[in-house]
Amino acid sequence: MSKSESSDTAQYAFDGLDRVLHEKARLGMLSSLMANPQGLLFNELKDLCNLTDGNLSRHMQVLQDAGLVEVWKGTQGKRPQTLVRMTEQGRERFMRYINVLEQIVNDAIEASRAGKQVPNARRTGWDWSPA
Amino acid sequence: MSKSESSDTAQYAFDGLDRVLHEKARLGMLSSLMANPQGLLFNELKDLCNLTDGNLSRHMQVLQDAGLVEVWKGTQGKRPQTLVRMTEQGRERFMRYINVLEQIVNDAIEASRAGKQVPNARRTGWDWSPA
DNA sequence: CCCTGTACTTTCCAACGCAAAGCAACCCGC
DNA sequence: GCGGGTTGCTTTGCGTTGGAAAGTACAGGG
Repeated sequence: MSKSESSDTAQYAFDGLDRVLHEKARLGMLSSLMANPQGLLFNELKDLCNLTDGNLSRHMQVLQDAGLVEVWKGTQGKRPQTLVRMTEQGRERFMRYINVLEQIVNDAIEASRAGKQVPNARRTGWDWSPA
Repeated sequence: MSKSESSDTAQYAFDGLDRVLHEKARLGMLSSLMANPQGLLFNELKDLCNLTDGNLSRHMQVLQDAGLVEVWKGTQGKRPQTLVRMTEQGRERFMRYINVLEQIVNDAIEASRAGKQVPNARRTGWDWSPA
């Protein structure tokens, strides 16, 4: 079996793509919270991200455990309400992630521009067959 | 349980984030292949994305089944070699995905600029306690 | 009282990613 | 010419995860 020479040659390994952040639902939540730094209520967030209750609850916990958001349990009268906000660390990590995304996007656009018309050439001196 | 009003209010649902594409390893593979439209050999791709053999094999199949890449089995002398290329559909879907990413990135940068200094204000008329 | 609604939490299961093991063909030394 | 190593992948097995559904808790309303 072959060895991996780490990121020396691996320019497309995308090490910066943090698993916790790189996830549809969570990315949506964090984006919402970045746009609403004062925090969002459980149901506001749920609607913004189009998540089910259970789903949101689950992902919220993940983000909280990771220290990316802070969760406040509150009441008005006696109705419980949960408020979520980004932490400072959350902001930082999110922006770091976004920077990686930006890089990927730029590279992709660059690549797609560069490789517009590709010849049908496979490698010569080989016999290829599909699939 | 609450209903989801679809994407009317759900501006952060990120429906465009195709699951097949939105995945570290696969995103890396596709980026590599976009940058090398003539195709890449199994091991070239493996090194570029810093993947193990098994891993690459698995993800390649997923991408192939999704119609995003085409796979050519070939030989030189008698050594087998696998060549992978983007399909036209692959290119399209990838760029669509990248456009969504771009949007997310721009929104995030915008949001982070806008919400620089946030007051510590929670919602008034409530009693909050952490976690 | 009970029943409906709100506000979440927990449970369960299928799908997925990843590492390790497996397989097949070739090449080399002796 | 046949064992052992190498190359080039594939397959298997397992631990983790995301998501739907079910569950809990409490608060009005009839």
